[in-house]
Amino acid sequence: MNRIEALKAIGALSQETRLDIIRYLVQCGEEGAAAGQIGKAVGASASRMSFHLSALEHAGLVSSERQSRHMIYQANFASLGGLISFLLNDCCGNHPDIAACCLPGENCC
Amino acid sequence: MNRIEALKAIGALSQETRLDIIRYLVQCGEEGAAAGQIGKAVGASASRMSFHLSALEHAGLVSSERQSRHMIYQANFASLGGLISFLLNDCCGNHPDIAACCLPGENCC
DNA sequence: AGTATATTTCAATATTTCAAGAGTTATTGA
DNA sequence: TCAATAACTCTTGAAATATTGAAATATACT
Repeated sequence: MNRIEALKAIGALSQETRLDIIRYLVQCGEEGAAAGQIGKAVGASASRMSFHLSALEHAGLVSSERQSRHMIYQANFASLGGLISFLLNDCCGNHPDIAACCLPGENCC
Repeated sequence: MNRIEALKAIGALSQETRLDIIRYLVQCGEEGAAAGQIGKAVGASASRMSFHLSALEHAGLVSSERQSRHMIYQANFASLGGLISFLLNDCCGNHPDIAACCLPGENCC
């Protein structure tokens, strides 16, 4: 992930509802969840969901797939990993104080 | 770092000039850099620098200190680490596909 | 004191983003 | 075909954010 893509992804995450959507979708794993189901989980109206899911999809953080009349959204784990990797490596230059947080089992910060 | 603090930090990073400022300040390391010097590095006017540096400081991502007539800004490595840790652990639930990016020496995404 | 440098503050404008509601399309089942 | 459901699009007005240039503040040097 490069600087431009990262900026898009960060911009998409910088909103409460959208951050909650991602947190929920990550919990849902590979199966994903329908737009309406996500809306209930995060407490947002249908039109807001459409707006925010579209923003997340545009930023590459979620993907969607129609299943009969439901739109199933899934977190894009590769993009999320790419974003974290960008922050850790490209942005933060693998600074030891920062990278220490991400060693397996660590949660230093 | 909790969800609210993370949201502030992500919001602060979700802007081109501010992301560039952080990238530059991380390179500068512990020494930090003066506002004017950062402004030259990222190509922004003095008043824009003041505005954006203030936003970053408010979000806890940089700290500042006066040295004679210069204001020296430093990246806050603990906060940056905390943000990455939040994204990795709290937000993304340490999902294996995501965490794999952060193993030492890995850059899978 | 007077001048130059570094940074911040302020006010005006432009742009972007958000939330809510009305209307639209697509799908299912009676 | 008709009604119900699920999701999307479009529009509106409000709120937040970014940019610019001018003025103000703080510090250093002579």
